[in-house]
Amino acid sequence: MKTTKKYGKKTDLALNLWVKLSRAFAVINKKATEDIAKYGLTEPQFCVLECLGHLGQLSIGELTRKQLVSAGNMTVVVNNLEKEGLVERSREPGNRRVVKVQLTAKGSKKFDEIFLNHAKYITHLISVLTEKEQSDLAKLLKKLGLIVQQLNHNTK
Amino acid sequence: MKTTKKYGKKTDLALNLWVKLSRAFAVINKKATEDIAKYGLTEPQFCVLECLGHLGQLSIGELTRKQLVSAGNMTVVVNNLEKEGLVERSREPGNRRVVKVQLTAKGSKKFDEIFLNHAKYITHLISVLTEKEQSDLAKLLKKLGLIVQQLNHNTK
DNA sequence: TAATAATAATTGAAGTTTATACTATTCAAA
DNA sequence: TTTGAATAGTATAAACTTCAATTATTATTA
Repeated sequence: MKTTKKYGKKTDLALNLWVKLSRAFAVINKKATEDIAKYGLTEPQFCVLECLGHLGQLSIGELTRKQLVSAGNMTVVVNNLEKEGLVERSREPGNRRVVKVQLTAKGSKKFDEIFLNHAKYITHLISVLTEKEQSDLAKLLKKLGLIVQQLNHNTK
Repeated sequence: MKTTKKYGKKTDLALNLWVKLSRAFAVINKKATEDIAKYGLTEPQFCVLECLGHLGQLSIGELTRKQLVSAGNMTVVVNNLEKEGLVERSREPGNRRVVKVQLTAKGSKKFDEIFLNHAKYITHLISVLTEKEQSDLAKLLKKLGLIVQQLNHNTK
């Protein structure tokens, strides 16, 4: 195990955490994406189905905010889901700028078929940690994510 | 705070961790990518420069394994860095299938200019956690990443 | 009310990403 | 030693991703 201090203790500690966080995410995300691919979906497509399946009708803007993604990107992903007949668009009556997206019957069926299986698969992966480790880890990650998100964009 | 048990305790615990992990990664990665963009680089381009800057000459294959990325992808990223004159390719004399990639003088200069500043920025973000929290978190993430990576691909 | 600004989504260009297929080189074995 | 398998990297197609520019709609304000 490398313990060399290269940039000072504080920096090394933080960089090490960032490396471990990136790595853990990448490893699990890769397997999760492979699992989703078995159902004929890409990972971002699955995320949209999951959002709509759990929360119902959402606008493009709401989807982008939930997934930290650009609007242009969401338009493309929704286009591809629409081609497959899994979701459909409709204009909001009160504000015609807004496009609402919702599952079709086919999309709803697909969501039901996939979600539980995928959840079991993720649970299987994560269960390499004890329940206490899982809740400790989740607590720390929640704190990290929330505070960093609130940091001022322009603070360097 | 939602505490509804929807899919059973074990599954809810694991899914919650996966959500928090994805979120924390996404939030920090977004800011890190924005920081890197200030230097005229994309995030994967920066990763390649960082690897080469710290480890010296590496093959395409070594780079893909370090970054959990496909070889086709690495070819493209290295192509783009080569266009900018930041890296250069050379064939390995002993095994002419292997392409070694290394920083040019320009790339090395860029690496020196960028890395410390970016490291300071990441440290600034991560420092919303105490040092103890950082080391606890890093330890758990390391365990999670390592064990999941070793899981058999075909185990479902 | 008419001009201007703000908001929501889309489009287009450039880059990233994967999977698959392909080329070149090396290794293994009949 | 020649055939066949394995390895390293590249080319291609389809999808994702961002940013910047554009269109349509709504809100503001002079």
